[in-house]
Amino acid sequence: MTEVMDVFKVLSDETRLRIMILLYNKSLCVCQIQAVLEETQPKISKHLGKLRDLNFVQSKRLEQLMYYDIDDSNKLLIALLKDIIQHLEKDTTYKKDMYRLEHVEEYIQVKAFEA
Amino acid sequence: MTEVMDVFKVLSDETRLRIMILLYNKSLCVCQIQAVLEETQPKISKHLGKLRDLNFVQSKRLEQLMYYDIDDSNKLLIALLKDIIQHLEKDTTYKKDMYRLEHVEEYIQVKAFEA
DNA sequence: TACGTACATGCCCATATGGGTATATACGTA
DNA sequence: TACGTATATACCCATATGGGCATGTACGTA
Repeated sequence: MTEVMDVFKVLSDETRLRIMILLYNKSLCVCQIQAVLEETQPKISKHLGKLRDLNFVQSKRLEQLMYYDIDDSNKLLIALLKDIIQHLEKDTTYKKDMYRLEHVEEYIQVKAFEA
Repeated sequence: MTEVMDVFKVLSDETRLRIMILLYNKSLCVCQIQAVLEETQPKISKHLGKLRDLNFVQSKRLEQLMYYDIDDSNKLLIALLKDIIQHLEKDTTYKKDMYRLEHVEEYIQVKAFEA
């Protein structure tokens, strides 16, 4: 029962919910998540830390970038996210996030170009 | 998005989660819920109050007893509860609750008999 | 009307939670 | 080694949350 509650506690925070939805779509590094959600870096990192502690996500470093992805072994989590996303199809925040997510590859490239 | 988070916030508390699982099975009055969960009456009532405020449950009075049942119109809630219950099949707390729920009819009858 | 049972609510407190700012750490590059 | 970028963490604070205990309210019955 604790396991179920942990999943719900995690998804009951808007920032974490949005992060999990992003990672449900694709693996992302911290600065990409930060860019898509338009939130501060410590805020994103702290939530990712919680998600990692609970084994909802995994992280791997690629040079300077720390990439996160969903731990697919948590079947309940995956099932719930599927339900949620289906339910959010017309949600403004969700749609904006998805739009920025589509263009996130450009984000890192632009930063590299500007540098 | 707030709607989704509200559902998750509600289900992230063990007492509320257990109440919702009970009500997913059948309509119950407060003292029955109290008996099945083996919790204090104010604790149950306060959580039911929150659930009612969010329109996750409805209440109707039958003489002295206040019966609660799930608001079926919340499709997300129902979908999530289905996922959860499927996931909890082997959970100790869940199984005990279900056992007491099966015998809860006897509970009120016994009380009436004793009185 | 007085009393008992069922239920709701108010008050109080301990604890958890989330976010901000500052700082530390890791890694690549000059 | 010095510096810049990416990320993690520590510290602090405001607020939210959950539960206990006491009390209020609603309804039925004597």
